[in-house]
Amino acid sequence: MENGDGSAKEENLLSRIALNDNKAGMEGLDRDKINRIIMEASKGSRFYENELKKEQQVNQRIKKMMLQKAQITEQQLQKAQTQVEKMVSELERSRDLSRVIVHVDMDAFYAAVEMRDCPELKDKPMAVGSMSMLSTSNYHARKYGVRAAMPGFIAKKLCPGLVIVPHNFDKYRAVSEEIREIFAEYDPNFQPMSLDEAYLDFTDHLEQRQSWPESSRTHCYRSRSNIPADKQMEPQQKEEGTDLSPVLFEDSLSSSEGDAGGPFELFGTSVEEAVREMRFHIEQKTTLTASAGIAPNMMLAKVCSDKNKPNGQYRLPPSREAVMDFIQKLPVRKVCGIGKVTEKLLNALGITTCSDLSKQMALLSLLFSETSWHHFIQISLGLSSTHIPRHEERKSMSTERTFKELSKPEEQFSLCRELCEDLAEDLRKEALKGKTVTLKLKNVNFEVKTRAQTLPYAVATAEDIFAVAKDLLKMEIENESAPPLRLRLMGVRISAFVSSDDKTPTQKSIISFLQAGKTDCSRPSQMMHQMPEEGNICDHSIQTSLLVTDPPVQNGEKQNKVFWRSKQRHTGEETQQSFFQRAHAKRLQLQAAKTSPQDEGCGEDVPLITSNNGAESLKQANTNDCTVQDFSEDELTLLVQPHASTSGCCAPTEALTCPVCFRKVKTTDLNVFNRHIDSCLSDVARKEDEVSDAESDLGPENDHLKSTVVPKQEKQCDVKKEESTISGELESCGVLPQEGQQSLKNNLVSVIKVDSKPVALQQESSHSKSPVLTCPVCQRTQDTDNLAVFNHHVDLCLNQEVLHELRGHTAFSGKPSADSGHPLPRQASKGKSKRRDTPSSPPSKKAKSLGLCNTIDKFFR
DNA sequence: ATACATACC
DNA sequence: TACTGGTATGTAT
Repeated sequence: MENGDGSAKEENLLSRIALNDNKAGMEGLDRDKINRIIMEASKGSRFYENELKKEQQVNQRIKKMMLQKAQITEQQLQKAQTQVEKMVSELERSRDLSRVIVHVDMDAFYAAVEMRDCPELKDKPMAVGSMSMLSTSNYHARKYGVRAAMPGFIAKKLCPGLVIVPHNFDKYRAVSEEIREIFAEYDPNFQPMSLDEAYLDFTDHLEQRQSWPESSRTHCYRSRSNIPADKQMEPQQKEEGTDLSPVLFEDSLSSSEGDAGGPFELFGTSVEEAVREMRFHIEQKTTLTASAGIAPNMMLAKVCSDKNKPNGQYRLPPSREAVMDFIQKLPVRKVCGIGKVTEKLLNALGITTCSDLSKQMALLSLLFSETSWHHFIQISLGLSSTHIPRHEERKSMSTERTFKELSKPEEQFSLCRELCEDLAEDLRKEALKGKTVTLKLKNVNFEVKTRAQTLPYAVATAEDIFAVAKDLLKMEIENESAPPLRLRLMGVRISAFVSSDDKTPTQKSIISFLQAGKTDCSRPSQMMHQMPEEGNICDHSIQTSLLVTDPPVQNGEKQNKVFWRSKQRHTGEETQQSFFQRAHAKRLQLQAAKTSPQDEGCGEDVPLITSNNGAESLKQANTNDCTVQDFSEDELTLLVQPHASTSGCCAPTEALTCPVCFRKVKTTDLNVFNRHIDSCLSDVARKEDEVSDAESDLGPENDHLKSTVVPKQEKQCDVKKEESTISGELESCGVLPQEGQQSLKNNLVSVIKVDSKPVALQQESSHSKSPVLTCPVCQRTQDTDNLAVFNHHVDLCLNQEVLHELRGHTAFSGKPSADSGHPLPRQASKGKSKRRDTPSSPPSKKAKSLGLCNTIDKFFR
């Protein structure tokens, strides 16, 4: 592919806009003419401008690379060369040619399906997609330069007669199912890469095939039994020489020998025959053709499948010689994973083919990252995976939408909510929950931004996702340097899924926290061991996560259930855990040896209090065995437990472990449990003070309580020996007397302490199914009843305050990542570093309403 | 952990 | 008029 070096300059500037003709069916086109039309249609558009910008960035990268190259000494190169050679010989030793890997790829899949079902299209240039974007085109259209990933309106300019057919994904999925059934016959572990493409390992099939009788390898034409009714309605035959028919290519399979000698065809036992047979099945079943590549590994198979496309196959013999020969002239761009940017980088070094690649490996090893040049070296040797990896667990899920300009915050939030709902629905289908929520925005200039936040627990509901996403969005709206934020796309992604074996939430409720010995609910194996019996419990009912740690010195009121977490890094759960492990290491170990009840599913949340006092005490308390920064700066967040309705959906057999006495309390009633802990703490305090009061404040419930305590093997005296330590630690860790602890029963109360001063109280009836919480910083109500989510909202608000102050008072001398003058990154990183810096800045005093609050407020109730 | 870029279909 | 959507991964900070 000699890229017309005459127009090298033009080409250089337009490599990402100009026609990409490295696909099948695009040979011998009038590239110049096509590019002229594409340019004409693109020039001046925002899209084009952005592409130019990106192009410049790539050019910058190239410049940098060339500079680097210029500084490489002969010595360095020599050294690298020996390293490379060493690696080459190692890799060479590991070469495995024993597997037979096949890559199958349907020809112009969507287009072919549409043509099959609408014969009028067969002779026309057509494409599937819309005026905005095409997914694929038929071979007819490709002659005009019309190809996948080209917008329809440009395609129309290239080919005014182009027929654009909208997507019909259901149909494609159905066909995909059909071909996958066939794939499975040759390799039950085949790996689909998309609806129309798959890798298969033919090795086992071939072994068996050798002993198959001819009868098993003889197949009948047009056994259309599996073809759905709508397809049968249309008894099209294999074409009569429609030379341009993209669906039906004249080939051996379709030749009409069937009529004469009987409608049968015998396939041999070789790989080629087996693959030909598979393609035959595909065509018989779907009336669509596929191409295939046969090679000793995946990368080669993929390249091979492209070689004789459409409706062809190519086999690369499993010999080192054949492979190396094949590789030499192969343009690097053909290799999966090398796209237009990498190609351009390599081209700049004079590398276009894989043989160039091997020649320059030493240099490449000095200019590229390790992963990159390792990839390159593999390519240059024609090596890649010889076994097809099992389909891995998905790592993320997202939904995004492009629209006309959207500039009104209300509409942006509204859309954001919609996306979250859609995403939540998708998550539900796969029963997934993730910890990281990412918002993606593309403005009308096609500049893309992503903003992510990772929670200490996994979320799945639209509300919870939205609670995060909307804050991220708000941040972007408010930080937009040239308001309003004018969007053309928004997307929401969720990732960091909890381990698939463990579909329970990672947001450990207090219940799971209290389950003895449990350390990580995202580790399934551990869980399995620890919870051998038991099904899961409730989903929504346990109203709270709480840890009851009423200070011993407290006045009779023992109702306040206080929990703390470190705000920093938002790893509250683990921090809580590790703290208690430190505090009671010995006992925890003992506990851990014992089996605990199963995890508990849900855990609504709890309002929070932040307290600098707590943070400081904690620092003091832990200077020995934990670094200050573990809990640093940030105020601790204290969760106040409302004695809210604990609608009991939990099995009554549950037992919870008291964090004070570490005995199991046979109850799931959190009120009961709280009282137990209260009394434990009171006990401790009393003993500590050596004031042996009578059991004064144990009400009738406590009798009940006592009877539910599961006796432990540990000697009571052992427990007591450590009690003073325990209470001391608890106290110094922010489990302190609280103000405003009066009868919180049946109320949701959140107290925010900023600078040791309670700032805001919010009361809501806990009877309402989804309590509305009001952020004490921004004073806005939050539409989540998940208090952990709420906590994060508050965190964000606090951060933002700081941000605003920084913006207002100082000229924010942030080190905006010294980015080399790219408009977008600079802007983006500014916001980012501000945000990042925030956690270590002292939280500001008082919430003030921000410019957009009213608008947004209105929108959010 | 976050942001952005690249790649593939 | 109009330049996608979904997922994974690499690179850089």
